[in-house]
Amino acid sequence: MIRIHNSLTGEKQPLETLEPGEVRMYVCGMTVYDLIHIGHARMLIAFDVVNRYLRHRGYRVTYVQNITDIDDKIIRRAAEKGEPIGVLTERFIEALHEDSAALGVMRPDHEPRATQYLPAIIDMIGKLLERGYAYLAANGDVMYAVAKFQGYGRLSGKRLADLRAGARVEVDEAKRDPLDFVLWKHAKPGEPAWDSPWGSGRPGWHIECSAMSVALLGPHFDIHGGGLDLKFPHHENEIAQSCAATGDRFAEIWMHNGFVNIDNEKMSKSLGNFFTVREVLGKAVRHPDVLRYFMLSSHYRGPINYSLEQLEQADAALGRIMTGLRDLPEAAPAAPAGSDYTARFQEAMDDDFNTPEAVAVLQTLTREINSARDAGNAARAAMLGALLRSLAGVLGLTVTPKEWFSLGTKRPSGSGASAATGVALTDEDIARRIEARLAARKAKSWTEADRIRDELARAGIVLEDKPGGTTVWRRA
RNA sequence: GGCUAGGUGGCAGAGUGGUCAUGCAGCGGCCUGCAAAGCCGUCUACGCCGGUUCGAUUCCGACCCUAGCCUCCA
Repeated sequence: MIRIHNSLTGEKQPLETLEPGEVRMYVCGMTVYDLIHIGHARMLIAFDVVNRYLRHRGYRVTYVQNITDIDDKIIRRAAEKGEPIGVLTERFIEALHEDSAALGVMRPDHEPRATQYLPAIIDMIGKLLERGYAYLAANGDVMYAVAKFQGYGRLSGKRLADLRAGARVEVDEAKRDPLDFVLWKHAKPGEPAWDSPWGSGRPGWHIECSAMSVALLGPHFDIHGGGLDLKFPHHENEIAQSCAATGDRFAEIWMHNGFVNIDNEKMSKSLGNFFTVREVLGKAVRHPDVLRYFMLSSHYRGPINYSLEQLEQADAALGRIMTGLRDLPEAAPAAPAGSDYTARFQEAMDDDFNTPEAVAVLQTLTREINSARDAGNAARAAMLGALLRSLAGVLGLTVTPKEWFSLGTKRPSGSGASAATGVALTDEDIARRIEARLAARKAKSWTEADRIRDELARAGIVLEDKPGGTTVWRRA
């Protein structure tokens, strides 16, 4: 039984799907006006793991992640760049797909774009007006009347009075209540606009998600997710809109992932202290799975502090698993179902996707493999190796030892392989030196043998002498 | 100010009313020509003060501290 922490109740609840064996999940995706940063990566990876694990547990999952391709920031950015809006968004959608793929994130089943769902959006706004939850403001905008909706504030644990007291924004004249928010913005000169019964204009941000999720998943579905910062007001507003428009329950479970911090401070575009996925993948890690392992090492709901040191620890930890898997047969015998490890892994993941615990199972399994190999039990090592590979795969960790050891650590600090390598050694160069060293060792010329080993070490190549008199190498 | 999460060993980070997280780093040992990798062992951990309890890091209360939200944001 899978239990999931529901932000709506603050408690873990069993996943009782609306349709047997089927999970419908909507996650708020990106506004495409820039490259994605590692905060986005955390969200993508967190819900990718949810997606993968639910499928692993036999559910049919419909995963929807929207793309906001019309919004103030997009319009502003396009104007700055002197680029048509459609060209800008297309460019960053492509970048989003590239970065997601690089991160090993499975594509959602649907990626609705706001601009493709105008009829659904307009339809929902119409319903809200009909039912008295919205009004046409003096300035031509359509606003949502928050006070009309019973239960506003339930998700974020806020009371209307507190919100009004805390409202620091200058009160918009057009609003009847400072908490009211825009459903439809009337067209301004030079901005993209669509026709509607309330004149030409464009949709507000919150209504996009309500309309797209209901259009694709229906008025009542299983899971709605997103970053913690969307809890209020975005998700609160979505609930108010969707429930009011459809009269149904909307999402049953709300999931929120925690932030990526830099120096214990939230990383965000507005603070300017962010790292893009591209720069991290390109410079800070030898393989994207290092970043994934780092994310998996802490629970998705908590904060995570990003630093090069943390990445290095993740590299070392994942490297340990790779070392354990090394030299095991690729086509391994099927692992017996229901082993202790499988049970522990499933127990951890069933408990609100406890990936740190699941990763600990992977590490324990690694030690068992090493012990079996040390004891000369190759069959057991191979069998456990197959199990380890399959469990790691469920978490989306798919790098193979072969790839891993051919890559080598990226150490931006400079002391490591990439900095040390003046000349790139080919595999043949390395093999030739290893031959020479083996000959020297045979002749017990330890000085010469060690000289060759040191030389290779300076080029970032680490040698390991195996019991049978053979030597293998890897990049540090 | 209101609301919400947290404070675990050198670092990161799970978890539990009374035996083990896990990884990195350190130390000792085995293995090795020496290493590397691996294995075994090891290191006064649970913010502070009370309370409940035979027993609390784990439950309850107060306090201190940190982060987030209350304004666009994964």
